[in-house]
Amino acid sequence: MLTISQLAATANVTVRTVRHYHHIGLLPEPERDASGYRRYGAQAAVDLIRIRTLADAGVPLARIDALLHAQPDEFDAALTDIDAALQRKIEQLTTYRRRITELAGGERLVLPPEVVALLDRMRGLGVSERRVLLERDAWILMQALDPHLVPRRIREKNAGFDDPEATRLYLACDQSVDWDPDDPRLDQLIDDLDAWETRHERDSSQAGYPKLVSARVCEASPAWQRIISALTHRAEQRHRHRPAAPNNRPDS
Amino acid sequence: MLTISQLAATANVTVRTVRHYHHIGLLPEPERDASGYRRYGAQAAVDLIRIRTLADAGVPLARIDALLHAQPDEFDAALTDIDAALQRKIEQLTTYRRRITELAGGERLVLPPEVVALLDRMRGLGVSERRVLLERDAWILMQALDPHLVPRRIREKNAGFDDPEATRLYLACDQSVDWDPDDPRLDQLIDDLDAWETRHERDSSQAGYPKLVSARVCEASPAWQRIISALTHRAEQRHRHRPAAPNNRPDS
DNA sequence: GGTTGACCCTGACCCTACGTCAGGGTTGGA
DNA sequence: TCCAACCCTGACGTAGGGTCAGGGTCAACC
Repeated sequence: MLTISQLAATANVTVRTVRHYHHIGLLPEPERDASGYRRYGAQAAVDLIRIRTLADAGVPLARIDALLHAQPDEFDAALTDIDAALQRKIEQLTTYRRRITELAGGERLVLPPEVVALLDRMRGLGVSERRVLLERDAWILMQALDPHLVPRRIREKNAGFDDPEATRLYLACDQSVDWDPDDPRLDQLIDDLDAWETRHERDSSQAGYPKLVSARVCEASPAWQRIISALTHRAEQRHRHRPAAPNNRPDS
Repeated sequence: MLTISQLAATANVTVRTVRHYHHIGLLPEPERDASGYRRYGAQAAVDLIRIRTLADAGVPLARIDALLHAQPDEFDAALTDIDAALQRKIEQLTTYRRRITELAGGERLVLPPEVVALLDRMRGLGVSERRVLLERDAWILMQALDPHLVPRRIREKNAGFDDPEATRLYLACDQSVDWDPDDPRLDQLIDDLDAWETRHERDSSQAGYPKLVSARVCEASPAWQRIISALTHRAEQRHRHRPAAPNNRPDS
């Protein structure tokens, strides 16, 4: 006959675990000896090992209890079931392993690959990392709020960077963030932007592309505040002579 | 800006999970809007997804907290560590899968293969299932109490079944369990057993082999009680004329 | 026969990572 | 105006044990 610790050792569990199984009625309480110690026979070892085999496979104890009192055919069905669950879990863990290796790599985990490629393209063109991060955040919010919009916007953005003049203006805007609002280069930039807008005003597929600007950046940059107000002013003047095209898109 | 449920959805977790992470300080509490609702930016989504990536891989939340504030080199080391743990877990689950398939097959899980082979050999020789189960229990207890004894006993047992006369006697004993204690066949059996014992008395490698009997069986079988007492009596008589060989081995 | 260390007992609280319920306020569309 | 679908806090429940407290037993050694 075995003591509780001997029994526990044969099944590779702690004494506490055995007592827990008694407590919840999963393993029957054995006879006690004269001093009140539990004394186990071989059947207890068999039962305990069967229990642990199932528990190790992730089966909840409550279900194990039911299983051990089930008909053989139910039992077999449950085993098939459990085996399938195990296999699924293994596959899950394998994909988690892949994702873990991507943790170091910034936004790769959060955004679809097309967007990641776009951000990398911006970096390659010389866009400042600060701007790229703002762009990233905008994509994340768009993804959360209106995911079906993303593919079209990606095409539009990429088309923008296919146009050399648009790209030049974008980079100039990016660099102008820290300029003094009285910097003479700003006048030239505003003229160029206005000219570009005038040329593309009807082309809704790229509508307002260089205006895609985070509100937070505007607040922080006097130079940009000047650009925005100047462009808005000129656009209004132009539209006094033409019918207004609806072109207001709130940006997050 | 995102509400809590929108944030939760982008990371594929429940709202409760997000609040839990706030509560334990894993994810910083965001600003509230006028009505007290939490409002999240894109960085929260990035953080939450990173957290879940680690949590899904089985990293405890407390450790994730430490990891996110760690130096890049520590972080990388931890990732390697976590990846190795994942791989170990996958291998574990694979072996659990194998064990699950053996659950239907009786003692295979509980005993070493040599013992299982021995029990199968007994079944093949025609030993009753009741006897085999008693034998199985004896092996389980021996395994728990004195594992290093098992290999030698296996050799002895197998040697016993290599001897046709010993095997015949064993089978006869097995069948005699339910006989009436006055059954005339018992007299013949006792004579044969006594003769065998006399012949093998000095051969310690098989000492008392047919006597290997569970105490519980003896109690339940009047026929066996007669066999035991008769053999004991005869042995004593014989030993009155010869020096006694030490041959007492308590059988669990 | 006294001590020591390894066991055994019950009962109770602690842990993680949330789930769930109660009780109530907010929002947005029909 | 109403309803469903959100949001809030606070509190308790869950599995599968770990750990501690407070005490009894057993076997060996001195």
